[in-house]
Amino acid sequence: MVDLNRLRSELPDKYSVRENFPGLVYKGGGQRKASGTVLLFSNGSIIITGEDNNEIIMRILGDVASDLKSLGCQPREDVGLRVVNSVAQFRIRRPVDIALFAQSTPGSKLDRSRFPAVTWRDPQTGCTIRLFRNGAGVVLGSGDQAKIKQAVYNLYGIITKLGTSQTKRVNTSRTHVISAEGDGKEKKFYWVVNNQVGEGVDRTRLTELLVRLFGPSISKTVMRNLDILIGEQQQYTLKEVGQVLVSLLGEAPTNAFLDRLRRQADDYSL
DNA sequence: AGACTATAAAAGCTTG
DNA sequence: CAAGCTTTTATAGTCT
Repeated sequence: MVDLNRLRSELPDKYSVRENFPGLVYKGGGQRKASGTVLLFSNGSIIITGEDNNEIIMRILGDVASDLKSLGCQPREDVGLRVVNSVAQFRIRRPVDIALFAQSTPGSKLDRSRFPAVTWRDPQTGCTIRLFRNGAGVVLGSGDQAKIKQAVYNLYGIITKLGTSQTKRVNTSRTHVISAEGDGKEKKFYWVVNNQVGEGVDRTRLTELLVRLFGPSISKTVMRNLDILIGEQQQYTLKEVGQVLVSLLGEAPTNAFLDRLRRQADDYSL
């Protein structure tokens, strides 16, 4: 049992309440970007979201335990973590006719006026996939990586049978898995990109160029991936930008591709 | 640049 | 008795 009222009244800056919600909300990481947010309940259950690293999760839980101890409580030490959900990202190598997918695939629905992705529940794994026309997608509803990958392969099987689609292959090697845990925790798997020194591209101008080339949404995604894969910087090398674009577009990082990128960057006086 | 659209999941309390 | 509330996260659209 946890005395939530005491925690809230004694440490109001750290533990907050929400209207119509019985849990206490604790922001674990302060200014850190990937800080876990903890939901504490009266029976001692804890939900952690927004953090994928088990060590950080245990540290955050330790912080909460310290606060409880400072109030004279004795929190249990044998904390068990269980993954209850996750958000996994994948990309296939071709645009997908999501309207055709929706009309020919049972268990799918699409309402482009509300959201630009087709939603499909994989009956085998129980995972829900949201697939976008550019081949990007997310897998929801499971923390089990094997099931997540299987769901993507099942989806791929449907897409390849869809008319004349020539989708090449699923890049599950590039799948991020971000899982939320009841009792809390999350996992994230990133593929590694070499960080090389070179001529820098200014962050602001790069953003503007990406908006011009791909539109605001894609630009946002590319910048976010740059921040995650390379690290948030004011300047990126063309090679780094190329690597991230390549990972998103599923194309090989040819010199021609990088030259094209460089020319367009020059045209935009980067 | 940010909010909102939609999705899954857990917790436990409130509302219809 | 089920549904909504709250939190997070990826994805990509529209709109302010």
